[in-house]
Amino acid sequence: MSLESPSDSPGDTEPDGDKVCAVCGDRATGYHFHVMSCEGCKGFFRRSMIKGVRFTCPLSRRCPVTKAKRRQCQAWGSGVSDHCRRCPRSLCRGDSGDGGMGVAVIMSEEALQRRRALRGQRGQPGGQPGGQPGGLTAEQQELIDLLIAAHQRTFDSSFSQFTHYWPAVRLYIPSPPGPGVPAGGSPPLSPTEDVLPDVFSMLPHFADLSTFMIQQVINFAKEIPVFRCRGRGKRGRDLPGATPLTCPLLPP
Amino acid sequence: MSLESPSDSPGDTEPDGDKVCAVCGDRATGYHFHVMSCEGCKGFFRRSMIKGVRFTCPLSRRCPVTKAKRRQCQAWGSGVSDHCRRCPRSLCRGDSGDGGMGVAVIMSEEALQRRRALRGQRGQPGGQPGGQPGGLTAEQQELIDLLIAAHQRTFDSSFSQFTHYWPAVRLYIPSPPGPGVPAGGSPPLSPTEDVLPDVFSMLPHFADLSTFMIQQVINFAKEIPVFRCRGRGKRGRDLPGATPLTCPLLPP
DNA sequence: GACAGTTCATTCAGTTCA
DNA sequence: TGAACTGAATGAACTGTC
Ligand SMILES: [Zn+2]
Ligand SMILES: [Zn+2]
Ligand SMILES: [Zn+2]
Ligand SMILES: [Zn+2]
Repeated sequence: MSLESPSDSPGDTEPDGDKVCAVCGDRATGYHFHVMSCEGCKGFFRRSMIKGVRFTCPLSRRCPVTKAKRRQCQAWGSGVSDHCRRCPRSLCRGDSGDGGMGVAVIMSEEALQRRRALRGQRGQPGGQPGGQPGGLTAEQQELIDLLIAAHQRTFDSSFSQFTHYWPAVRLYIPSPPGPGVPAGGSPPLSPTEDVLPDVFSMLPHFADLSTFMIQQVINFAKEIPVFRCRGRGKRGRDLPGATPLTCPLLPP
Repeated sequence: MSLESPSDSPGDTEPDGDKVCAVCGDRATGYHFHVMSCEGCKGFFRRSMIKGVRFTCPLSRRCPVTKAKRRQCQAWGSGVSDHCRRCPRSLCRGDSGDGGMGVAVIMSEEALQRRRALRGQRGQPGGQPGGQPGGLTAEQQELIDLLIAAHQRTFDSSFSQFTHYWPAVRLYIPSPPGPGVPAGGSPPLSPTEDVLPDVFSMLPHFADLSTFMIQQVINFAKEIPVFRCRGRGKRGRDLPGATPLTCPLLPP
């Protein structure tokens, strides 16, 4: 506001002057879950993570989100139990991946329990560090929770995304001569064999499909902190040596 | 931004003092379905939506509505089961699209079922977030409900509107010889070409007809939140950047 | 100071019932 | 029909840790 003189020393002459929520455009209060965001989006995101909500919206990342209507998704309406902010730029990790808030930075419920218990009686005498009920250490339990959460958030259990990958032409595969049920899904559109499109002509389609599936795996991996590559972290405070982390994509 | 009277300072001399229902002028209790409205109008509107009533009134949006006679429509009389409030400013979304009380803000019946069931047994052990009965996610079920509702509200199942589009002259089309209906795209316009009245003279008629049908499709689309272009939202709070939304008409 | 989590007043859906 | 209610979601303000 006050300073616009060209010779201004420069902390960060970000065009917006102040911090702006990358999700809804409101005034941001800092980085929350790796994303510059406002209090509202911060709260919304943690609540969503706790509930295990998946962020998918028909509009993908084209659903506009503003402060005024960040809670009325154009695609889903507002009365619906899920509001918008589920598709937009950062919050919604969507399909392509400029990984936004989507990552499991949230403390697990178990971790919170432990912390709360700890807070209750601080200087306890016999503080057993590793004494866990199930025989697992805290770290192990943490990792398990993490993996399960990542799976639930990224696995398209209804396979609805696959519908984008129908082949342009159906490939007719002759049913095995046995008593197999013909009911399957294939309508009897062409018993004539030579009508078949060349198998090779479908290779591009398979390429698309496998690309998609690989992306799915990557999305899963991105939910796991270990695999997160922070790209160019905006925060100057990131350890200099660790900043340009190589991103170990997938272990063979 | 309520400052216009220079020296006026008194407690809030807001003309209406408190919130006012944009529909009937009664005291409003907040935004309901996107419209500042009173408890009465709120209830009326939800009930109407549930019953699937379409808001059209001979007086269009010129039927005056006040608290006193908000339920006695000038056009429909008062003894009639439907009262007014079906045409006025906001409540009636009418045909033009300045989205009033918001169409799809209502929770679908299925969504309610789900919520009620959820409320019944809260602390269930295996709280599966994505576990849906039919294998559909909440979003998918929501979308289906949405589409069905939109169809039912806009589809002219009696085709009564088509009566406006009778051709001035009937075109005689000889029935095709074979049993198969050439449903494809090309009508059999070859057989006896010269007997027919000039096809071209009917083009204007077809133009009108197809225009009408396209309008029908658009009406359907407008019921779907994704396709709704909000025009100029009444609420000044809309962020300026998002106001002139492009309206993605229909995907191919 | 930055950023996790926590609290709680407020808003606005749906629900009840005279 | 509508006043009064229940309850989920929200977000500003807060506490606590590093
Ligand atoms: Zn935000
Ligand atoms: Zn959306
Ligand atoms: Zn009213
Ligand atoms: Zn009327």
